[in-house]
Amino acid sequence: MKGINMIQLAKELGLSVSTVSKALGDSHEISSTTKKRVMELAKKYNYKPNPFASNLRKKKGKQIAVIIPDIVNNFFALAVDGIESVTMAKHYDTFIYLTHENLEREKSVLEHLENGLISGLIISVCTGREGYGHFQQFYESARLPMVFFDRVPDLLQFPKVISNNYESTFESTERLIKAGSKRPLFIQTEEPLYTLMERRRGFQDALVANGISFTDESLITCSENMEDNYLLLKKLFSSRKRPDGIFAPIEKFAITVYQVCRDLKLNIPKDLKVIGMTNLRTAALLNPSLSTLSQPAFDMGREAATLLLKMIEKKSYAAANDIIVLANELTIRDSV
Amino acid sequence: MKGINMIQLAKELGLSVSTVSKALGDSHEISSTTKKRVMELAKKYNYKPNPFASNLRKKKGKQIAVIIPDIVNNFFALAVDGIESVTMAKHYDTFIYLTHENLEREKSVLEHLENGLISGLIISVCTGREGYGHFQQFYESARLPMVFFDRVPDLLQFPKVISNNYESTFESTERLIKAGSKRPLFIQTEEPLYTLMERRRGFQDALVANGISFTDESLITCSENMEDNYLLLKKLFSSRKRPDGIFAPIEKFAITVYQVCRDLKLNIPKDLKVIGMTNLRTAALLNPSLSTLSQPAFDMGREAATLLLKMIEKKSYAAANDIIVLANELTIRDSV
DNA sequence: GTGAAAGCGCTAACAG
DNA sequence: CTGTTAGCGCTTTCAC
Repeated sequence: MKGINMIQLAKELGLSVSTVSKALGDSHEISSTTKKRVMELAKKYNYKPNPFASNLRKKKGKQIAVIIPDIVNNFFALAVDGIESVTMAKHYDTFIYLTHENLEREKSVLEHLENGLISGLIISVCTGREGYGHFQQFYESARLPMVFFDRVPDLLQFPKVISNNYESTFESTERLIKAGSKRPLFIQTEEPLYTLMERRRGFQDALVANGISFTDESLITCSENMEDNYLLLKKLFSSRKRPDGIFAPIEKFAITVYQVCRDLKLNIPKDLKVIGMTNLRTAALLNPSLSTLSQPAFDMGREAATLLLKMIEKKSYAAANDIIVLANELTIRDSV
Repeated sequence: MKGINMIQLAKELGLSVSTVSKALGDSHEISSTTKKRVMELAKKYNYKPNPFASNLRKKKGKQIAVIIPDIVNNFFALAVDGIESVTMAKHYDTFIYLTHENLEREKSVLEHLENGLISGLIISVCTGREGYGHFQQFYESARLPMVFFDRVPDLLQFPKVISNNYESTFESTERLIKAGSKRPLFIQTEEPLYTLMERRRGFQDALVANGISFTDESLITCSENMEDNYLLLKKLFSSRKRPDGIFAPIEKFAITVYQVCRDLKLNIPKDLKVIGMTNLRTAALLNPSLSTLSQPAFDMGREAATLLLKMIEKKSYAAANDIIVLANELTIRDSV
């Protein structure tokens, strides 16, 4: 019941297994008539080569892993969509692992994958102060092609797919200022990743370029705990010296800003102008509609997967220093 | 470089491979001192059993597949999160396949998976008039445990995880009516799945139970093409006989309703009361805040995965008729 | 153009 | 409690 195998196929065809194997692999050393016979019987029996056997023998397979912090986030969901669109087309199977911003989990996934299950990885790292030694270490022992996207380890020499964080944040911040913000605020995280550092740098440079001094009050540090963040922002927004503009470089922070403003009855954009870095589909429907800097998430996933498969198939580790940079898109709506 | 194998381990320990294998498998027929020796050397070399070899030999592995229509949708993203939380804990690997509501793609994924790569599947079906023959057929030939969730094929005898669509839609519709809606509208799809039929039934019964007649005008049929839907709803909302209440049983329809109202300057809830079936995180921040009937997406994923792994491990196909029903949650906000 | 044979790394009888 | 042995189903030299 559970599928026929090559031996039975060969037997029925009066051929050897090796001939059948080669025919199925469309080898040039097999006559086209034999190939046709083999293919036809294979189709008749709906024969599918056992991937475990062939992977074992070839010591590699068509499976890759995607390791991301979160899937309940439009950016990552879109990126996975982009990845899957190319793996599907190239007949690769895609494993998914979620780290939930937990470094231990990230490490244990990596450790698990040293068993040889996969032929390559696509990764967006989770936040954490410990650096990226585990990736380097994984690579040393597994020697597998790896592509990072968006949240990339800046110090390691791996191919990366990112977006123009510095430039687009600079531009966004200028819009905030041009719209009248005198004291723009940037929300940062405790252990900023490279990606976030770039955004912050864009923000800072935009202030300076527009004659606004960048001080401690230009930044606020939020955590993974959204309730803490809510209270922190509420306190800040209630104070005399509250900001009059905000660049939220992470989707959930933008949402929190809106919640705080709603509860404090602060008027956006009169009291506070807001630009959020997000791929929310409902941005235009928020009250007021949210101005967004969105990332080309689907395309980033697509590029990362394309690059990875190229590395897997061509063994072109030469690509190891590739950095693909795509452009973010600024959409100004009523919140500015 | 690329990992040590069992033979080398055995050699270094002065044991046979089978002893090592059993020791690693924590078999009771191995002395605890031997086990300890084996485990230690394995750890020292960071030895990981080759999954292809062991899957080949055992004719099964710890990989499962998740087949869903879409990942850029909070419901499915949350469900995947729930699934992953249990597969991760039980050391299973999770493949993901997206069908994008494309029946051909659904069939081809299924066909691909007949190769034996996985030990079980979790599925939410895509819309389409062709029925579910391919699932039955797949099962006949692959004999793999399968669990369906949310969008389930009502006619097939497989375990399912769903939510109380009928009851919760009934309740939601009553709220619409109690809030003053005289002509509530339900948005349906061209080829309604069982899940949607149940919601529609709840809607219909709520009208009747509240003395409102259920007519052709109580329903509108939307498609996969969101632009068409936008125009269709715009036309309807502009007409004399426009509805004064809406139950949108699908997230994207609720969003379209909001877009149309915004563009038509219709006041929600004065002109139109809206309840949307969605897991949007931003529902409370929309203008006005959207009343939602949300599904316990994470829990549904978790239950589905728990059930599947139970079936895989206990071979308890007896569970085949299990239907787990979880409760949806109605949250009334300003849109009603 | 086709076949024989070795073996990928592991597990599971079966013997001892 | 430990070892011997026979494969799982496939790919890949190497002969013919």
